Amino acid sequence: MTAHRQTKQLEAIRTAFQTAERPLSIEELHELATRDVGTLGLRTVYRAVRRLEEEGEIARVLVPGDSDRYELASVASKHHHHFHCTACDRYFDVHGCPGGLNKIIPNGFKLEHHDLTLSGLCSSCA
Amino acid sequence: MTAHRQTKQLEAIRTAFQTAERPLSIEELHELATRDVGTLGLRTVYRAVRRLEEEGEIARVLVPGDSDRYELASVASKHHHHFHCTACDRYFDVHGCPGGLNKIIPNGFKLEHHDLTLSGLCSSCA
DNA sequence: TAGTTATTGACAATTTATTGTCAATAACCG
DNA sequence: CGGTTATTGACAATAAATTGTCAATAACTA
Repeated sequence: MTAHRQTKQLEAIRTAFQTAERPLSIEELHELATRDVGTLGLRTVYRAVRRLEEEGEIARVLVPGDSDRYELASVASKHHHHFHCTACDRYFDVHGCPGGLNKIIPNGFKLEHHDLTLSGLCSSCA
Repeated sequence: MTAHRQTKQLEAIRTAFQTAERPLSIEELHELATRDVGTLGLRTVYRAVRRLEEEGEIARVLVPGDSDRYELASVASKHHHHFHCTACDRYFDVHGCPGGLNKIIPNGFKLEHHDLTLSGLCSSCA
């Protein structure tokens, strides 16, 4: 059968998500997982991300003016937002959400979702 | 001297911003301004946008997972947010802003800016 | 109005991100 | 262990957005 093999490459990528605890770009994933594998090719990261996304293990995070990030689906499923550090260029999870958004939309509009991206300096860079 | 010539192409692009009253993509600009000029080339739109941006007449709007938009600097300078209609794919201005964002950021982080993108259906599509 | 030159637009070229290909490798199964 | 085949990674190829080029045009100036 077409089973899934347990490779050290995919393991390293999964580990990167687990330990980083923040949304990761393809490049970040490559860099982080390379610490475990060393020979990890960028092509493999692209394949793994696509697969993990299709299987619902990770979810794509869209951020303004920056390449897509990915985070664990278990994290993504809980409503939250993101903080972008303009110094180290990393994204962090922000749990908490300003409410009352229905009050600010124009008349006749139907609000369904919202994305909030905070930015500034993370604790390491501040 | 290197003055600026008043061309109908640039005029059409300026008019598009004035009448649309919402952030426009390069493609949208091309489409809207083409109604005035007809022969307007995409190359000209790229050039005009770059120049208007450099001269501070328009400002780039970064939106999550979508190509950049541009809006009049006079609009951009007033703090506001955007609404994305998932049906017609247009962006609209939202005046108003949820406050209290400092309360939700992690400890030690320094909040400087924030971007809020609401999404759903605009009044035309709802 | 005639001359100068900024602007335009067709087309080619570039850039960057992502995917296709395929031989070598390594994970899994009996 | 040995065979099967999913996976990997080097490399080429593609796709899409943006920019370079340059002859033709159109705005401006004297």
